[in-house]
Amino acid sequence: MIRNKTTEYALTILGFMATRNEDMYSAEYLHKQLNIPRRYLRRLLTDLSKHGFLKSTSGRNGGFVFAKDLEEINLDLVISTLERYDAINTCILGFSCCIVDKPCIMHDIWMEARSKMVEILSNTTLADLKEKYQMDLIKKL
Amino acid sequence: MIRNKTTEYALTILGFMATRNEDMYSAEYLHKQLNIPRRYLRRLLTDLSKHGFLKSTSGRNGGFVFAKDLEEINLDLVISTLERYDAINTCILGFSCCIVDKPCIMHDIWMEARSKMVEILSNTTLADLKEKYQMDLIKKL
DNA sequence: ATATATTACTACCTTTTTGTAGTATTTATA
DNA sequence: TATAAATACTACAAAAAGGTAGTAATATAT
Ligand code: FES
Ligand code: FES
Repeated sequence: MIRNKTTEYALTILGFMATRNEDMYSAEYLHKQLNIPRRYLRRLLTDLSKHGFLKSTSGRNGGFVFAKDLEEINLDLVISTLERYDAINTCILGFSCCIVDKPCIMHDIWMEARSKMVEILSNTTLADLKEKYQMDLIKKL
Repeated sequence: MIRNKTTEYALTILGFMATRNEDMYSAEYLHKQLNIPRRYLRRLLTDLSKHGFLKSTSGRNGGFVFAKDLEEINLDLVISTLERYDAINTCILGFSCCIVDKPCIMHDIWMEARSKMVEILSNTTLADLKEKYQMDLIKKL
């Protein structure tokens, strides 16, 4: 699942950006909004650019925007890009080779729970988040 | 969820012990069976004793046995005892105060998936693992 | 042109997690 | 009683993750 803070930060950032309507997001602005440590945030942002999620422009008035359509970015993609280990496809009892090799006694029921997660994660795109956010805003009026 | 290798090791160990019928499990034996680094395993075993899952006897022929009934140990208990951070009750978008404070847009659907996991984890005791294991053995005959 | 506001790069520091080493203690058995 | 096979304790080492610092590069605005 989500093992690292970095992944969490990434989801925070992308989720935030997806639900607002700014033309451009500078690291400094995101830092103030999201309270993620400045320099670490910067690094993560260039990382997200290298991974093709964002597009950066240097210089004054520079910042970050999405490099692709929001429909193309689902949460599972973000997570699996940033997480070093695949915690989802890991045996819950800690035995190696879940799925491929012989399954452990928890395998079936655990798979059921996990596939529900994966389903949600891979079916939720940033565009969905945006839509949901705007709907929620309207409801509150 | 399961963030640390240590937690994974713990589940491996307890799951293994629960499904076999030895009178006593020495660190050396478990090391050979489970391939967990010797010294680290030892430490984890005394840790599991301190947490009340196991009971140790020193000296020759010593080793570890369960300190309570298998019915009393569910997987969620093991995980929450060993994990430093509560990864289950964490906002998936990385915002703070999931549950207590105002929920994010993913909250409801994410909760649904998580509660399924927690349900499975907390409803599965080591006794269940043992039963399942033995049933599986019979099926294979 | 110069100052300013931005990202990019590289190296380092700190904390947490994982793993190792040495020595002491306990206890059964020969 | 000596030996061997265990756990217990404490400190250290290595690796990974999280976070910081300095400086270079880029582009806009004045
Ligand atoms: S093998 Fe254990 S969960 Fe799949
Ligand atoms: S507040 Fe985000 S998942 Fe609960």
